[in-house]
Amino acid sequence: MSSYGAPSGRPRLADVAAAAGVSAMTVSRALREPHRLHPQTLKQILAKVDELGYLPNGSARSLASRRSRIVAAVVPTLSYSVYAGTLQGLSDGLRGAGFELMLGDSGYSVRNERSLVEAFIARGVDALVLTGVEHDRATRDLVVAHALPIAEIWDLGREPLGLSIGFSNRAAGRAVGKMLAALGRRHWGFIGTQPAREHRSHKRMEGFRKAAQEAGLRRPIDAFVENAMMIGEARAAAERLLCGSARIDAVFCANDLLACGLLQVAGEHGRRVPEDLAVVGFGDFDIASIVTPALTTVRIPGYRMGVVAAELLLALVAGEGCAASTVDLGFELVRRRTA
Amino acid sequence: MSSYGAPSGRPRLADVAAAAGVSAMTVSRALREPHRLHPQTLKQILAKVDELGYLPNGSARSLASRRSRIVAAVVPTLSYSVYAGTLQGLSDGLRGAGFELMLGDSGYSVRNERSLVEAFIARGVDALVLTGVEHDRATRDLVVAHALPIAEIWDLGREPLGLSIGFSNRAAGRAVGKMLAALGRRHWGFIGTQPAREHRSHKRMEGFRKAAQEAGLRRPIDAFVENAMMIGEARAAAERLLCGSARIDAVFCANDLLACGLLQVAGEHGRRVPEDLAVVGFGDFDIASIVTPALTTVRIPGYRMGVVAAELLLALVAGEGCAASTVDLGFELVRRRTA
DNA sequence: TTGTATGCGTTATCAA
DNA sequence: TTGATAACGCATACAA
Repeated sequence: MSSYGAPSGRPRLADVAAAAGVSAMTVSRALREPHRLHPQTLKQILAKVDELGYLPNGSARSLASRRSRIVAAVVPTLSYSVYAGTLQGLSDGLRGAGFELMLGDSGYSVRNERSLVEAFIARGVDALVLTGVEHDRATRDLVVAHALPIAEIWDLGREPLGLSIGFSNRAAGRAVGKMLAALGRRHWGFIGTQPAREHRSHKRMEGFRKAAQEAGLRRPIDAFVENAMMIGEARAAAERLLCGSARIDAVFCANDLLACGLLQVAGEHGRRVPEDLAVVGFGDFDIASIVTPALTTVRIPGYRMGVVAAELLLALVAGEGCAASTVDLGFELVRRRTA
Repeated sequence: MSSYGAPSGRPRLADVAAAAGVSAMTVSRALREPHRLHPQTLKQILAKVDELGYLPNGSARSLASRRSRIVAAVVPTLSYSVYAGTLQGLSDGLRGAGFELMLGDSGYSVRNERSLVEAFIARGVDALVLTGVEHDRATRDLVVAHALPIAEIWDLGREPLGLSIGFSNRAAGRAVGKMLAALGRRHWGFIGTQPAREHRSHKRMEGFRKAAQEAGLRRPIDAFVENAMMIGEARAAAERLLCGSARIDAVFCANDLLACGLLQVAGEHGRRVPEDLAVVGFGDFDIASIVTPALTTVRIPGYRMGVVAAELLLALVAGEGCAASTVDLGFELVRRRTA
């Protein structure tokens, strides 16, 4: 049939080539390896590129080169600010390298994560970022089978799929415990997400429990919430905890919002913070420094994790760097007024 | 040369076809229009797909079909929670439709926005979401030239590029002013981002000014910040405002974080809120209901904007729906304790 | 309901 | 330094 004319409407490599009086291949090089062209040729070509408003077709590029220049990331949720810093880090780390960011949220479900990973692999993404170290078996298999450069962030695990860039949630929980023990607190409580739902929250709890044990204290009393970002649930959990055991003198909350809920409820119950009750949050959200009294919490390297993941993955994709390595970015206890 | 064997390593349509004893085209159909196949054939093919772990090559699909099934979005920033709800809305709206989300942040710069749009068009995205209605001339041209389905969100403008899905920032500012006027406040202040940097904050200010004028009041006194999400800057601006004019009895802040900074500073200055000073924020962040006194603010449809944008764009891409329409999702004054 | 021929727009490879 | 040719893996259009 061969009805001549650009079927897609927009100019192709061949159009630029014709306009510049060179072959398509030369235009292709002008865009990717300009230094290898004769300056004069290059100049003419770029002029035509500009004139025609030519934009290379990413699909054709990916198909021919088998590289998409896309990095995909899966985070548990896009709502709230929890992973916002990390996303910004990824975006910043990718910027300038000519890579695009493809994004999906798993809703804290490994099954959703798996289907996202599947979709991303089908899209031919060059690298993948996953949150946490707990994945579906199928997810692991997919990543391995496709030899996909991958970074797991926001936690550290025993058997990384590739790069591991984060901090130890368990160590963080333990550090909080140690601090409370040093402060002489002896009756601890914990507010966090249902263990089954959120592995990282759970690990903070485990670390906290371990610290209790090490300090010779009884196991902290738990209060769980469904959604750790709903202030209403936070308050309800706080009520349960405070009503359930009047002796509690210290509570570790798996995030700062939970801690703020507790702060409110404690006030309503006439419990002074930190005198009667020490409160420690997690995440160092904006609210932490704003509430009264200012919240003692754990600061984590959200932005850094994104940047480092992007940089290391880019190196991997470029053939530099090593496929497996663990980067512990640590965490930081931020002492304010509540503990 | 034609060295036989899958050059990419992974199974292709042809491999599945061979395994199932049908043509490649039939396998292709099995994946996209299963209902058009003989159930028996379909079943065999899907079995082989599963067995081989076949995943279609997205680049090849896009190249052949000229559709990428990717929607791209540009937001001003990924940090903080401001656009988090919107991103979640987009993600939710796209989920299930088999579309992926590609994301970029402009850093509040129209130039960055333009280069992102360029990159997205080169990637062949099927639709585009932009934040706000102020864009580079080149951005508008690109979108128009490529007839790209587009939605502008988080504001409403006079000449939409396509879909317009948001609320009137000006009307919101005005509504706040009207409320304060009704409360008998007569000396107003405003804290927000430098006008040149953030159009939407600026429009809220304009609406607020207009309300002052309509109420026969003097123009509100301004205090600007560079970064509206830094509590330090918020406090500094609040200091300036409060020290500069002792008569101020009401302040509208372009976001809730700014309002929280003001709350702190007001307290330190011994100004009672709301008795001496009414404070109104914007955005209804988590902090709004947590601070003391709880913040009166403006709630905006962040999540809804994302969902609706996704849905309408998907309809457009599918050939349904109309390319241009404005959806005013409105805003809501949330009266708490500070005004 | 299934298959055949062809093209999507680019890059890898090799040659000049 | 530049060009010719052949994939890349799939879907469109049409035929059977």
